[in-house]
Amino acid sequence: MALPNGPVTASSEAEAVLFDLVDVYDRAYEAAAAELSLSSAQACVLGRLDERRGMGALAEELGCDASNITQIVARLEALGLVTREPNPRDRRARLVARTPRGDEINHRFATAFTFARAAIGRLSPDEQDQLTALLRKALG
Amino acid sequence: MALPNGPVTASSEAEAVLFDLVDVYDRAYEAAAAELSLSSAQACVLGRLDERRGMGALAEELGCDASNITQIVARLEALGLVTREPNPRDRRARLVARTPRGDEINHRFATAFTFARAAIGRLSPDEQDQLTALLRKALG
DNA sequence: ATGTTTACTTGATTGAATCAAGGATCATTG
DNA sequence: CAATGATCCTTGATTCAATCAAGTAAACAT
Repeated sequence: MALPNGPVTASSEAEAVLFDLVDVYDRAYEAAAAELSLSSAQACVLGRLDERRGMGALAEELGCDASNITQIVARLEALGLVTREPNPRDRRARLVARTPRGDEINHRFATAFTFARAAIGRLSPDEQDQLTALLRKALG
Repeated sequence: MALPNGPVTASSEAEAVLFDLVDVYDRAYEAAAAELSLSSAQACVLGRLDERRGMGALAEELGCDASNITQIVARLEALGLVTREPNPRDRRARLVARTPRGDEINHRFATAFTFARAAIGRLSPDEQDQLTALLRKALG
């Protein structure tokens, strides 16, 4: 379990609740991944493969080094959740795709990670809209 | 930079914004720590030492193994940001405290991590209260 | 054809995290 | 008070994430 990112000293109640939210969210994500014997990083990559794509595209989207993706995908491949096919259009590149088992595990992960759905679900539709608007504004 | 914890496929707009918020938050936290050549974990531990406390208390609060804290505190100590004094009341235990330099770095970190403050600051006081109430309800 | 960029891999290193095991001290209790 | 057990922390081993530097191979450009 990763250490929480805050709370440092919150200068307002809103900030404190925000700290809390992020902490609970991150822990829930990691716990859901752990249920399927995945790390957060593995669950993350697996979740981005609804369509097959190249290593570079993954690295860019996830904001990390390509060699990091190589590593994570290699582990997913070893677990039989992903394949690395050669790209017929460019033999330097490789296309990563989920296997059927990868699809299943990914689906089970999405089911296991209930936190966000549950949190939103505690709000009425009106409140959900309010929250969306407030967070958008807060994000700038 | 840690990989983002989501977005998996969001089933509502509110969920998607939530994903975004957590992602941006986490990245901002790590970036602020990196400005001071700290890892997230180091910044986190350093931030919890407004009062000196034992290793075990830190581990429990942060929800991790004691040996993880040993490691992180050892690095903070090597950086001169923290001391491990013997506890006069219990010679098994050690009290961790920030050094003056640790105080300064921690303060600079709190200053560098502007994200939460800034986000909240984009909202009017009324909106801040609404957000607090909504997030509390969502957290259950 | 040559040189450059692109896509990815490899190897090395650092740090976080967890687990198993151990030493030292405290606390209990027979 | 001595033996037992619990508590606090450390050590060692292992796994994974992340980054960097360097390398290979293929595409591209002139």
